[in-house]
Amino acid sequence: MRRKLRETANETATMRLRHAGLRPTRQRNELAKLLFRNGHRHLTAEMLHAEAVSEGVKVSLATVYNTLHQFTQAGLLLQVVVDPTRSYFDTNTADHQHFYCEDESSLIDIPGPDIAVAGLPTPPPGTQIKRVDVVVHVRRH
Amino acid sequence: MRRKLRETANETATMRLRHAGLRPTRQRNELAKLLFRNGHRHLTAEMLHAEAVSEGVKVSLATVYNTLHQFTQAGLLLQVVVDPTRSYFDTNTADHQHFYCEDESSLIDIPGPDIAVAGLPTPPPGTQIKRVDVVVHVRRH
DNA sequence: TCAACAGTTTAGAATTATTCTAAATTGCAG
DNA sequence: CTGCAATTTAGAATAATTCTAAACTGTTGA
Ligand SMILES: [Mn+2]
Ligand SMILES: [Mn+2]
Ligand SMILES: [Zn+2]
Ligand SMILES: [Zn+2]
Repeated sequence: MRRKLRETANETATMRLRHAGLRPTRQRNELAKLLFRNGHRHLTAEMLHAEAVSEGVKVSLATVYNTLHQFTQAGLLLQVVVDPTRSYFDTNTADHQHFYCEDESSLIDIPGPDIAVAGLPTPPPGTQIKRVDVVVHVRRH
Repeated sequence: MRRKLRETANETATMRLRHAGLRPTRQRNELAKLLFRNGHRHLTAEMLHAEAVSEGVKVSLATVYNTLHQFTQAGLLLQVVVDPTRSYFDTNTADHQHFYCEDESSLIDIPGPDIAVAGLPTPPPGTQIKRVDVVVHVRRH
């Protein structure tokens, strides 16, 4: 009950990884700590890599890409497609939607229950609905 | 009243371009004819370029990219972002949404009035809503 | 009719995000 | 500890897209 916060964060990250079936390596632990230490975030591989480097975490960009995809497959992250030039990853895996401001390339969450899509037609034959994504594009005025 | 269909198509394309404020060049005319000759389509620059080449239309890939963006700015096309690896252009500029089947990279229109998004929260301060995109991801089962 | 020039096209180089390769390193089961 | 599969990584490769700068063309006004 007197362990340092750092150790606790480490154990939390390790547990999260084990629970997701991922081997808790040094790099995955560090990246998980950066990703999940505070509220929800939307970030690109480059952004996370820059953050890691600036905080003294040694990890290659290739590993950041690998890790983001592994976390996504494991359900720890969600990939968001709104900008044709880059891929965002979202630490909020709950059902929710987004405002996207192209001017500043920023994503803002819209809580899932707030928004409702009605009148969905039957999906094409032989397919079933997997997810409904709503992106509300906004512009600075 | 006895002109060939080809001539009529040419005039239609030319008029469409003039009306959009674009100089009707040979390449723009040919691409407009390919794009708008039949029902609505969703296609990438590479796809349109391949189609042009296969039908004997001489145009460079760079021009296809330029033209697709110019047509989009002019309101003749809509850009659709669903796949992080490529950009689709949509000849349907009416208000509508999409089914996206990742397995086969195919987009299918959902007529605008069919679908309704309710409960949109107030957009972030200083911004106004520009467009609401709904993508229904489906999977082969 | 046509010269002039802005707008357009284009080949090829460049850029950018992302993925791949193959060799070195590391976590962990035994 | 050891052995080995899983992981990491530097750097090369790939793929979509954009840029550059030189050649070409549509339009216009004399
Ligand atoms: Mn892209
Ligand atoms: Mn890309
Ligand atoms: Zn989000
Ligand atoms: Zn469409």
